[in-house]
Amino acid sequence: MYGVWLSTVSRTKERLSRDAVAHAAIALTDTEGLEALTIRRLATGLGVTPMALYWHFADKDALYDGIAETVLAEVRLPEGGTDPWDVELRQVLDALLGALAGHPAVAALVKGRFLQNDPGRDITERVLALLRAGGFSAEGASQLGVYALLFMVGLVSGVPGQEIGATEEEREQAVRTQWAALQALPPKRYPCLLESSETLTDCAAGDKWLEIGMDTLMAGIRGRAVTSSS
Amino acid sequence: MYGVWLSTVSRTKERLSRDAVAHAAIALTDTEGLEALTIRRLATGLGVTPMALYWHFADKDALYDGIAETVLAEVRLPEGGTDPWDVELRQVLDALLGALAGHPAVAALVKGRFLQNDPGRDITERVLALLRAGGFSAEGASQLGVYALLFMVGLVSGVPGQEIGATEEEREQAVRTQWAALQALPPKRYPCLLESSETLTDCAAGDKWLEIGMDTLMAGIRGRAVTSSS
DNA sequence: ACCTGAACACCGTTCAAGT
DNA sequence: ACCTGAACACCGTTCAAGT
Repeated sequence: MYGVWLSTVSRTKERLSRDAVAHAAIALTDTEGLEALTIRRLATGLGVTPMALYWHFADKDALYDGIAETVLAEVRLPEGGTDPWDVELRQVLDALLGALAGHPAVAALVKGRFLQNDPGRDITERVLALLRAGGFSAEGASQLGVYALLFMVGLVSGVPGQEIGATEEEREQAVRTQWAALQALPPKRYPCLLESSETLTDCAAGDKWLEIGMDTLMAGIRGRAVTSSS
Repeated sequence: MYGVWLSTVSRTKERLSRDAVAHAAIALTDTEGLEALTIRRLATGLGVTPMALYWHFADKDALYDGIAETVLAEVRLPEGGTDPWDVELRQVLDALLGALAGHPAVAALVKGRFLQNDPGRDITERVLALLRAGGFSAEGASQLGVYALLFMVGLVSGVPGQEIGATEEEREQAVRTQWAALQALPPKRYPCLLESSETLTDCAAGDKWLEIGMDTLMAGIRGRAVTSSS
């Protein structure tokens, strides 16, 4: 009996690993926001001393690196090679957007780290290759590619009612407060803000925001492409 | 003599004001980065006790609000009323981009605060009105408008070689390191990354990045507009 | 009205030490 | 190899007090 309990306990918290820490950090950030991601809170949640984490990550920035890599590793890149470049590019960006949308609060960490880890480099390479196939120069492709990746991050982390609250309740309350504040504005000065107050404070259909943003980006990219048919 | 020195000192640090604190905070962030913006360091720089700042700002988030408002207040909106909607929209976004580009590290703070202060609301209202004039629905205009504002922030804060370093030396060193890391990648797997390694790590022509990003955004917006001529 | 001083809870991180 | 314990410097913030 005693032995059973012991082994149960020891199985519960077997051992720490880089990956386990990164996943726990993502879970913590998902539920409580980025400012709740603290070495000490993370360690407590893992049933371990704060200093234990320093064995797996040199410092907090290295933990951020690990988080970004873990999230980007979730992106399932499509096979490719059959569809036209712009269709395939959209598939790639959709895959990225899907992974980021699962962890909105983490997206900010991904921002500057696309070239810092293998999954990020794979995604970037793929985007660049597709833009090159679309007729862009090396420089043009890398600029447009970086814009596209940045825009994906901005979409999930910047959409109205996203960045605000920890819990769902807090978020909804913040949205209501924000909406009420807009309603109280002088209508002569802010006719458009008032007219769009719902859309601006919350996105009832969150997916729609992402989709329309994606459409706009793709329209911009296609608009800049040197198409042989024009 | 003694009196002169005293009066000089007392004139140097006359009194604190909300505005003075906000401007000092922006200056500190500009020169040393956002993570250097600390209540205590800010107070020390102002020759004052940390707690003195709490008279002018309820907490650090209120200071962030003040910073965002101050930066957005720098935006000089064009007169308007003469040019077509898309030309004028570009002027407005250019003015915003210009103000943000002056304080890249601060841009992140502006992100979720466009509706939290008067200058931000004025800019947003203007953008929405122009999109409405371009034929977009209330919902479509607010979505596109938010994307546009988000994209401006993303541009100045996400451009390669921007987010890295405090001092200029550190930044250049980080760019070199990053470039070397790309060079060391396997060329078979990452042909496009290698080909574009300079563009991806630094932007020799920083303004060009911003300009091309703006062009792409405008192309996307025009592409989604319901033009009567098509 | 505006600022100080002391105190509290929390943070990231180092370093020596345990197993 | 992996983790603990004690310690350090720094952080945001409260509260009572000064002028």
